Amino acid sequence: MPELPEVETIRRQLNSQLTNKKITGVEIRVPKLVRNQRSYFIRHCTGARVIKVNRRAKLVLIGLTSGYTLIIHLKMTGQLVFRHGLKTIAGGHPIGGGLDVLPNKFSHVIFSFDHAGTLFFNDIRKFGFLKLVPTPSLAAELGREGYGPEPLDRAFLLTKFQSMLQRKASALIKPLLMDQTFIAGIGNIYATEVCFNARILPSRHVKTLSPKEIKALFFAIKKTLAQAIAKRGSSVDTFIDAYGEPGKYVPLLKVYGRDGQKCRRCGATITKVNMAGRGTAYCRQCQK
DNA sequence: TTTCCTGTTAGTGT
DNA sequence: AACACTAACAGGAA
Repeated sequence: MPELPEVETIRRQLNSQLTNKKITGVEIRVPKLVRNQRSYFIRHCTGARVIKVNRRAKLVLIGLTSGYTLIIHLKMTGQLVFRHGLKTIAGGHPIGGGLDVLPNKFSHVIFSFDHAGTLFFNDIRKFGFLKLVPTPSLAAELGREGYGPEPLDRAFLLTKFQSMLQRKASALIKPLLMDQTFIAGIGNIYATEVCFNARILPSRHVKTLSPKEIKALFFAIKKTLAQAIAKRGSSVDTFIDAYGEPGKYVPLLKVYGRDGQKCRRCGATITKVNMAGRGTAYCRQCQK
């Protein structure tokens, strides 16, 4: 599911809603999604207040006054929905068919806040997870994943990207963009779109990219992700933001999910192939 | 009905 | 080491 723009959208909205609120109860309906012992998880969440909601790669990080940080990964279909009274503030993968009622059969973990709302972790496919770690261990915990740089970090510069690519000469550019140890937060939708926006075929080997093309890729990464965040992400099939609304980036998608349709730029028919096990769309006219 | 596809990423095997 | 493939799970589309 959610890639960097969607997770960042959820982070911002949850941060504004949850900060300083106190967790008064935790209900774990599907224990396997919580990567801690139930008693440990409940003990260190209950009574704690939210300090801040952060993000690294596609992870939501909720810092608590108990000295612990709650790590949440939504994977393909996870959703974080916050409801306070009649106002719903959600994020993740929307569910139709009357399942907008909360909790529903996909609500696997539920946090109650002191007279201040309820946070639901919903996940149709149960791929996502929650894990509570002592905040001093957070850096080490994230370090184990070996994440690459945050693409929107000011410290992520063209020179850095160039040197990173030098070490991956034989890789294919599109799967490489999705490699979380290379660069963090880009998934199938945005890797596909970045290639289009840079006018580069997703199947190009890194070693064949000219300096000009590398520059185009670099700026396509920055621009594509920033615009998607500005639109509060993409709702392909299902994503909804922290206010229960679909993201507004879908109309800006150039090739993802548009195979067989006409290229918005040149009118050619969009092609779709399988690369490294993932659907990959491109315009053979615009991308070289 | 059956088969294939899906926004992710561990884990296994070559 | 790099790459291919599968599994985890559920639902929608064809």
